[in-house]
Amino acid sequence: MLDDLKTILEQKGIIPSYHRIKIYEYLVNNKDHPTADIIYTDMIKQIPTLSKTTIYNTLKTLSGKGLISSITIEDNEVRFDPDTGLHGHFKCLRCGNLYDIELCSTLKNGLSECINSLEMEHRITDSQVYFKGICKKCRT
Amino acid sequence: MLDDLKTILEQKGIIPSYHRIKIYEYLVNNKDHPTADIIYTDMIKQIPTLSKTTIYNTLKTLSGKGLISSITIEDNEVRFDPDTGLHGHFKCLRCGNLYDIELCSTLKNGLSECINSLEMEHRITDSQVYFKGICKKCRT
DNA sequence: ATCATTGCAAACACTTTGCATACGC
DNA sequence: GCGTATGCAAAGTGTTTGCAATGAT
Repeated sequence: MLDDLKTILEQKGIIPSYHRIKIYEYLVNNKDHPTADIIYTDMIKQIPTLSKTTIYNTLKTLSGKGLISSITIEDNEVRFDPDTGLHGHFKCLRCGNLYDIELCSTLKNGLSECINSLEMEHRITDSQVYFKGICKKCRT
Repeated sequence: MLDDLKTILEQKGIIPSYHRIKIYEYLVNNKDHPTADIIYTDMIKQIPTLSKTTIYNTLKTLSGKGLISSITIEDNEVRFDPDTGLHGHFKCLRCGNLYDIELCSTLKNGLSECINSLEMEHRITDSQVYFKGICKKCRT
């Protein structure tokens, strides 16, 4: 498992240091879109020497190489997602949870269509769809 | 013009103070999605007594009442848009400009469809679509 | 006179930076 | 031994908060 991740990092041209592998592993195992702070607070239990700077460095490296995507919905927090495939997000304004949303095919088609027409003028590298509201659990 | 804006504020239950009207007016006249800081830097030329706190207070009040929408794409800046209708945004990663994007009808339909299905479980109050890339001017 | 808005300064949270140290090949 | 990753502390940025002053009715 760790070796697999190591290989993935190498393939992307990232030197697979111990910390980088572990942080990437954490993300793959925790798909609830943690913030840098959550990752730090969690991981320091296992790796007490880990510093927040390393977290930030690594997250920047990983997302720079396209291994993870960064999600900005609320202003005051960036979240990270190891799933870089096309999908949407839903943020509950009450509990703060961030859910992955499977986009319906019409929406996916619409996105491609829209991107195609935008590509006439601009170069598009990324697209995001997100929703806000109150989640199932919080509706009461 | 100012009277119109005043009326709009009143209709939303916002006490139409001079500063609030002026800030709202600024947003209506500057649809390039300014940040709080840009608004402040610009407006202080006309209203030297204006403070940043008032900008923040007013922006929060206006967006809380649904008069403007706040756009979070990059982590370190919130931008404000007086156009609350359904449309997308495109952020140029090079020059930082934020463009309004007209969404194609397939995409709009896909959004409604997706929201409808989400509404089975959650309550959806807001949706956003945005793109990132390099804009026409920056492509060279 | 009362109540809400305003403005300053300090506090805050998150992230980045500079630089010295430690690690791995 | 060299080059890169790491870690600490400090600086930076954008935003919020507490509280006193101001303003409007």
